[in-house]
Amino acid sequence: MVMDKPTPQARRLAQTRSEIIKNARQIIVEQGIEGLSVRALADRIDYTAGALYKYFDSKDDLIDAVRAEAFERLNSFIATRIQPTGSAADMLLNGGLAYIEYAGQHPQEYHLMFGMEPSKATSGEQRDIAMRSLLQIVEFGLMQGEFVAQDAYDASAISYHCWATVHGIASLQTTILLDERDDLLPLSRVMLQKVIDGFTA
Amino acid sequence: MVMDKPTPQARRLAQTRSEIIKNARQIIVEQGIEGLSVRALADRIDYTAGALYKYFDSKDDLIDAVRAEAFERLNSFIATRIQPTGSAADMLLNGGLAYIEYAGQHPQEYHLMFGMEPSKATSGEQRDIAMRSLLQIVEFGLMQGEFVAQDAYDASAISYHCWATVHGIASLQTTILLDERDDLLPLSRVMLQKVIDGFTA
DNA sequence: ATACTGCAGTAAACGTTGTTCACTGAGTGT
DNA sequence: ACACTCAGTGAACAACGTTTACTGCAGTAT
Repeated sequence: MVMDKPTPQARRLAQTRSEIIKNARQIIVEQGIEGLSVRALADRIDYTAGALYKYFDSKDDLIDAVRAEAFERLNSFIATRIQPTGSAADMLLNGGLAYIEYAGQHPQEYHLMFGMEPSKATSGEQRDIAMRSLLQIVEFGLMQGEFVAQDAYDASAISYHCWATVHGIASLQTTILLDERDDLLPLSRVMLQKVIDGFTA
Repeated sequence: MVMDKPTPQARRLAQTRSEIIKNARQIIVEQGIEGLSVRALADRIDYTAGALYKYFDSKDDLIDAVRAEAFERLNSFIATRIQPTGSAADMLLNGGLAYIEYAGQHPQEYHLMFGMEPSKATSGEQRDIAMRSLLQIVEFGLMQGEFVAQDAYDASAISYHCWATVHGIASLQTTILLDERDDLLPLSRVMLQKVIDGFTA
């Protein structure tokens, strides 16, 4: 990975690019993905619609950039809630709850990340990062005997189970469900804890 | 619920309406939701675009009708896989697996049902039906002592847990995940069984 | 200083989209 | 024979994503 120092013009380009992404995200947060049109976005930052095509190949390309940034935010938010000093079970529990909490507070971005199939692979990269770090925690827990695996229920299966549970809760939560139980986090904690207990020694 | 006999013209209207819905679904299955345009749909059944607005208020309205039909299909498919003779645990397991299998075989329809927020409430009705029958099974299991509840982990919480798990698995499955484990159903069975064990006496 | 070059941004146009509306023409009841 | 209803048409509308020819300024070389 060569780190050639960026020329001033390259910096400007990156600067406007991220300015565009930032405003695209704000539109999505405020009005949902359907409120994002190339012209509306251009107007907001005093550009012409065509100008944005100097920075992105297509609208899908732009959206994928927003999605990738959203994944970064989600990942780093989860990272702040996991302290590596604790047990693997604690890390899974707190990480999962952070995921659920973030999804609840940013429904539009969550929908952007998981509600539609990504067109390009840029954002899938960030998703794989999250999956890998989850897998690492599980393998860590297995290695020091905190968790126990059996036959087909190995490390990747356990990770998959955690991922699916957390994702399912987060997804249902944004789709509105369960008669008016105002705060779902306590219940989510119980559910997650039960899943973790299922593979704890 | 009054059942007034439909006039011939009312039957014709209902007939074309369902013909439109059927072709809309086929387009979605073949090309995804983005391939569905009012004109393309009209062409396919030898109509003009404007004519469809005699049957649906808007494209969203049409899509919601397709979604409602998809929910019906999903619900009745699950119903065929649940025999009321078995234990509550069996019903949950088989029903959940049916859900996952259906989602895997009909990714576009699944995405239609759960990947985007429904605009109208027509389809939400069908979703509530599924939720209620799930709740009934859980309450049945609790009533005859097969399952056991505790503090905040009551019938609706247990249902929610099952729903979230199954939905999470189905959702991840369509988004492609987990290094090439070709058949996810066996693993799904293990995961679901573990969840059910978590509240079985 | 001058001329050249590259590039950020514009304006206008293209084809397609969802939607509306004045119209037509065939069928029905009187 | 007449009027009425109503499914379906076709043209138009605004908004959309995208492309293209053009403009004018920044930086560079002479």
